Amino acid sequence: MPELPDVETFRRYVNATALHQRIAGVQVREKRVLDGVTARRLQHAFKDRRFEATDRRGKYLFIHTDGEAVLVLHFGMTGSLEYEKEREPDEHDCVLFDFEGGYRLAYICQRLLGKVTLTESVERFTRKNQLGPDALDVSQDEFAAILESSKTPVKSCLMDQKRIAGVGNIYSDEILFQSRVSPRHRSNMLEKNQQKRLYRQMHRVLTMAIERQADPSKLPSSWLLPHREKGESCPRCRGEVARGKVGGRSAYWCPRCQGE
DNA sequence: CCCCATGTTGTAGG
DNA sequence: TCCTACAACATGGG
Repeated sequence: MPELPDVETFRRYVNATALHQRIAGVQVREKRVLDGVTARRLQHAFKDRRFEATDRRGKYLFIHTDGEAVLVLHFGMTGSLEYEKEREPDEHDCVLFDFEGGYRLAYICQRLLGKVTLTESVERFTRKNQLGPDALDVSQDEFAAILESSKTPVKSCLMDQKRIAGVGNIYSDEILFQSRVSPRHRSNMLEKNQQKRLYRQMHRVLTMAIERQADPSKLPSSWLLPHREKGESCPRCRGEVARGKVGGRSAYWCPRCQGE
């Protein structure tokens, strides 16, 4: 799930549900998702506080409170959030925020590849982790400069969180498909018009996915993602979808539309 | 047993 | 310094 559109959907979900209520308690049921913070410190930071506002940078969700600490959530490959009254803890619930009144926000992470931590500010966190500009925030000129600064395959460049924050394996395939650029094309060898298409499509794909709450079943069938399987037929030319390794990750693309 | 999976980090080598 | 490949983390599905 969790690339930029998913995390943005979680952010809006938190805004719509979990703000402005006193936190009666914090339960850490799985310590392995804590990153450089103890369960005790989390409890101390959030008990009797209220979540007041949210922020997102790339795949990271930040939740501000009426206190000093900012909660940082990363979702790994299988993380999610659920807000529910009298929620019975599920086996994959890792951290629970209990609000007065009986509602509960659960941070769920099956594979434990996500991270929960604290920071004093979004600025400080993004600097420390060298996060690049958010994919929905970057300017066209900045984006072009990023592409030109790297000899790596363009797919790897799009997915490099230090260069551009928010795009992962799934959505990079869609952006490349919509732009008709091969995932293996060297980032610094793109023509100006290819750079432009990538910029435009990155924005379009991510915002359309957000509008659909990042729900794969709601994505247009004209997109690659519903056909992202080896041997499926390309929704554009009916050619065969290829699968290959790019930068250590599986890439799916249409060689006829996008090139080898 | 094998392979695969929406992510990140660390190591080794060219 | 930059880039690539690979393993590790942990869990589950086919």
